[in-house]
Amino acid sequence: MRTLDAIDRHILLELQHDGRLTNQELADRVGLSPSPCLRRVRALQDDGVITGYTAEIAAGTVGLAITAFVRLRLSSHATDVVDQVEERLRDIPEVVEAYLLAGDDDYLAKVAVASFSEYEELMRTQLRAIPSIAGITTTFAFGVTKPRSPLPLG
Amino acid sequence: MRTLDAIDRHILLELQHDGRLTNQELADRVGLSPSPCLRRVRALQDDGVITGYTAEIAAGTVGLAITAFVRLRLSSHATDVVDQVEERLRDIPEVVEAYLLAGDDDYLAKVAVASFSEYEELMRTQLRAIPSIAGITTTFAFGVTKPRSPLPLG
DNA sequence: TTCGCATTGGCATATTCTGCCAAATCAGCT
DNA sequence: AGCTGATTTGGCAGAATATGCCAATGCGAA
Repeated sequence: MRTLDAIDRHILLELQHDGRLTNQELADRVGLSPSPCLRRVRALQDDGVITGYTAEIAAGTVGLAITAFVRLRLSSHATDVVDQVEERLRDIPEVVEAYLLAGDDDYLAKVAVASFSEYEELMRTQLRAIPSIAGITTTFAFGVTKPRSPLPLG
Repeated sequence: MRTLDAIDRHILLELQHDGRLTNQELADRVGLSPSPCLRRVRALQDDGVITGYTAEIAAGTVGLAITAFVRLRLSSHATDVVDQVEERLRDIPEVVEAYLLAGDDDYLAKVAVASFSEYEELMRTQLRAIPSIAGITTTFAFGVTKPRSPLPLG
């Protein structure tokens, strides 16, 4: 965990809003010339603060009409079981994000599919097929209330 | 919802992996020359398929050690109440994502904070302060099992 | 003040972007 | 098949950007 000054935080804010800003424009916005600005961005990347850049896709526009949140409970927490479950989650393309949880459920997975029948199919053939799964709770999302937003960096 | 051909899907895949690819490199990867490649990317943006580009930040490296998932229940679903709740969620910087849900809970919010005490403070002063909130269920994440991954585009 | 270290700004070259036009591709029709 | 019109492509050239290098600047410690 790295100490960020005000300019670093400003850079991170701008790049979270628009990851394709040119270095020149970014430099203008944070009040640096392009050269030191580029060095700071590189340093943030090298230090693992910026882990990558992605295009945001509106799932609905590409036929992925259903977003579901799935909570999984395991019947065993042996190391090899846990490893295998996590590997399965990573290998299912429809699982677009997953977290290990504290509490009654063990995992929270975010799933994107085209239709309910596709979700049912996924459930039957992929999720329930994971060894040592003791329970699955699905919650469907009607919509996005707040889209992915920049991290609160003070 | 737009019809995507194989090249469009390839473009979306590449840009989800690296949103800062140069147009030249992207064109190489999808097997086009830069000119039509750029036109396709522009079209995907104009059609609302690509909604933006963001830098991914490792929350832990900038002091945000705690990720929490918060499920909210409302005591009223009157239009103005709902609007106000959603506005509040959008205005809280620590809420980095939120969804309207089907089922027992009304909203799922993802929260990023530096510490448990900061979470407690947020809970007391921001979340419980939202009018018509009937219940709050917090689940903390121990870690990321699968990081945000490209959408399954066939 | 003076030294030493980290950071900055400017410059020059290499790379990339991007609008325009002609060539190629493709679907539909006879 | 062959023709036609619409769409898509590739290449080119001027403009914009990226990026390595070096001297100058700022800042803290002694």
